[in-house]
Amino acid sequence: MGRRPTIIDVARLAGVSKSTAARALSDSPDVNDATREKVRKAAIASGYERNHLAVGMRSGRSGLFGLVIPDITNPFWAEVARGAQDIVGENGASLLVFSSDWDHDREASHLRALRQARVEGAIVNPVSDNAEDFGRFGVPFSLIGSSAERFPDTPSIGSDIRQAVRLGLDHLVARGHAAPALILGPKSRLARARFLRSVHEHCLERDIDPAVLLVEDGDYTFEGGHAAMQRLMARQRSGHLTVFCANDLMALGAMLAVREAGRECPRDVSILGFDGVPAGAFSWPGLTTIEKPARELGRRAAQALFDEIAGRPQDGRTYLPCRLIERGSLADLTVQTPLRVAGAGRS
Amino acid sequence: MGRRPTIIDVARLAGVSKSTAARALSDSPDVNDATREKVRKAAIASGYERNHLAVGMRSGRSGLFGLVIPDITNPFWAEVARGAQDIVGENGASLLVFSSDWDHDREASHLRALRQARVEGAIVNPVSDNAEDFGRFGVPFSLIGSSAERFPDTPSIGSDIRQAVRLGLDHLVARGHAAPALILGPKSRLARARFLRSVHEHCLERDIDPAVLLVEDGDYTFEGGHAAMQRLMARQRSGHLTVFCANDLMALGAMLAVREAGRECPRDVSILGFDGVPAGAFSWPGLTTIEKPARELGRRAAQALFDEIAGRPQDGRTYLPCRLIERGSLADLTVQTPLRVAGAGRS
DNA sequence: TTAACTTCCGGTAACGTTCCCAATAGATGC
DNA sequence: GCATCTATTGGGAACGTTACCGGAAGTTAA
Repeated sequence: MGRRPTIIDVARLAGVSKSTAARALSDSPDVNDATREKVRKAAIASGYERNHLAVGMRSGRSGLFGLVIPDITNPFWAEVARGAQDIVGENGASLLVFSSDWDHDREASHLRALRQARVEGAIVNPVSDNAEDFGRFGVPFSLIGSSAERFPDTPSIGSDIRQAVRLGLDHLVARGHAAPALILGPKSRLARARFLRSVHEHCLERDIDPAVLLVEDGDYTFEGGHAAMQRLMARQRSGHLTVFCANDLMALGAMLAVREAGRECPRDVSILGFDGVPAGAFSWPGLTTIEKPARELGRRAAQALFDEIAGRPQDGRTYLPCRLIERGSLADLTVQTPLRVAGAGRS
Repeated sequence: MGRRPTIIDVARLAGVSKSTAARALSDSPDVNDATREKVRKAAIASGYERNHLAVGMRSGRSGLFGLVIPDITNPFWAEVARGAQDIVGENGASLLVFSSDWDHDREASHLRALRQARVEGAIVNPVSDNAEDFGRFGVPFSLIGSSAERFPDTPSIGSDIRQAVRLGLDHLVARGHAAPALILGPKSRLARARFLRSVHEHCLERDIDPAVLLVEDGDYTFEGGHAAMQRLMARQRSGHLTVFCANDLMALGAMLAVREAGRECPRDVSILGFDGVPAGAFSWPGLTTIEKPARELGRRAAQALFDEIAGRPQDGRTYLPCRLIERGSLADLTVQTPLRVAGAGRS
């Protein structure tokens, strides 16, 4: 009674063999139209629903995909997850979601769970450079993020950091800013090096000596940005301070530090973020930032995975362009400030 | 070669039958210690990993659970998802995550996917009052949120809205505020009625006529809150305006409207939010709000599900208490404002 | 010494599906 | 009329695992 109906029940109800019932329900051409209709009716009448476990066993295709990200609670990763979810769903499959918390062991354990669940493929943002783990992963996968460089043979999707940094620096230059101070992520993270390298490159192109840049390390958290900004203000006490933060959370923390110090953004301090989290729109002033196409990242990573599994040609590494969102945390230094005007006696 | 090793490979390698191998790996007591060790070695050597699809087929336990929420991108639901994920993971299972986007059809389709994947149980925040869908769901489930009232027989977890509203109103009274204006959710949502009812109850207890309250409808979005606040300010042009918003996003939108109108929070307008989203900490002023225990909600919903499946006694409906977070969007009207002091000539 | 019991192991069936092969019936061609 | 072909169907095996049952030893008790 409590048992779920199987295809055998459907077959019996329709008065055919289970083979025929299976064919009818899987749109095989080798079945009479009348029979097919009879089976369909029986399936609906009995409340039959295909058992994906059995299908997976027999066909090797579980209808399951995996996503391993640092933390679903982080709005950036939530967007990525949503994008992946959408594409996986469109293909009639389901997504297993895991949070690794940047923990190597946890990641390894999640990967094992994915293998045991016999997922058809996985999308992963690797915690660190654990190339060997993925070498023997045994499941098709695509990568998201900076560490993808380590795996030249697998499809990977990331933001175009170089383009993003250029966008930011161009904007700063256009607004009359000198070389910005930087608040970076921790040295342990690959993204940090990549970001810094891009800044250096673009400084050289603009004849700025990278050695001039003030640099502080954060840890990608609000508190980390707050503390880094305090150190930065202690190092440079006069003049307009321009700060380029490696992510939005640190930028928002920095903004709070500015206010606490009795200084004002953007009058005394300009802040440029990186990520495009929604919270940046709610701060005051709104955070000017460079938005990563998070949802699209998730969609493309999922799509790349399907392409790879289907044997369709791959793009290899793909970098998606970022977008500048102007809000209000950047001063326009090309116009004279009221103070200067007064000082210049131009009133 | 590319084939994943099965328990038969392990058995062959260990020189035992597959029955013995299975027993050894599932910690059955009916196996010699030496044999067990031999099998374990063979399993590791061959890189064997249990096929959960096959286990699920045979035992009826898929090791899969489902979560259906409105939108993983919403920070509140992301926290819920994380809580559920943690508990499910602790029990050695994996979580399938779906976003329904408040769409009835999408929800139904996700529920079907869960059934077909043969999940052992599901955690759902139902889109609306679709009792019949769940009556015939056929899978153990627990519910999150306001609509849970419709299902007295299933375990359900929610925030204690009454307690939360009392907390908020008590705080307002303590700060010298009169009855607050309200920005609510859309009439279509059950949560709206529940929130409003709680406010009315508490007003009556405090001898405030609920009919006095200014009420505006939002749609739980930033833009909705922004628009609602504009209407509110148009309706009450003088005096201190106190607003209790039914969620944080609307509260943040309201805050922007205040600033755009040239008024200042908390000097001219006080805003109290409801949710406890992280963005509330980044606004200026910080949003004073009532925090729902989102992650704990997810944890408890998952735990309730495991309890139900295991046949352990259930609490039925559970309401978790909320917590007031004071930040800075509420004026303290019990102290004289500088303006009044000046007016009273007390200087 | 034999019976009963314990310990350990192997064989087989079953979970629900799909795929392959054979079989039937009717249609077509000569 | 017979061979061949096509359309449609049924039977059985297989996917990898676990549960059940029976059997072969060794152990204990009478």
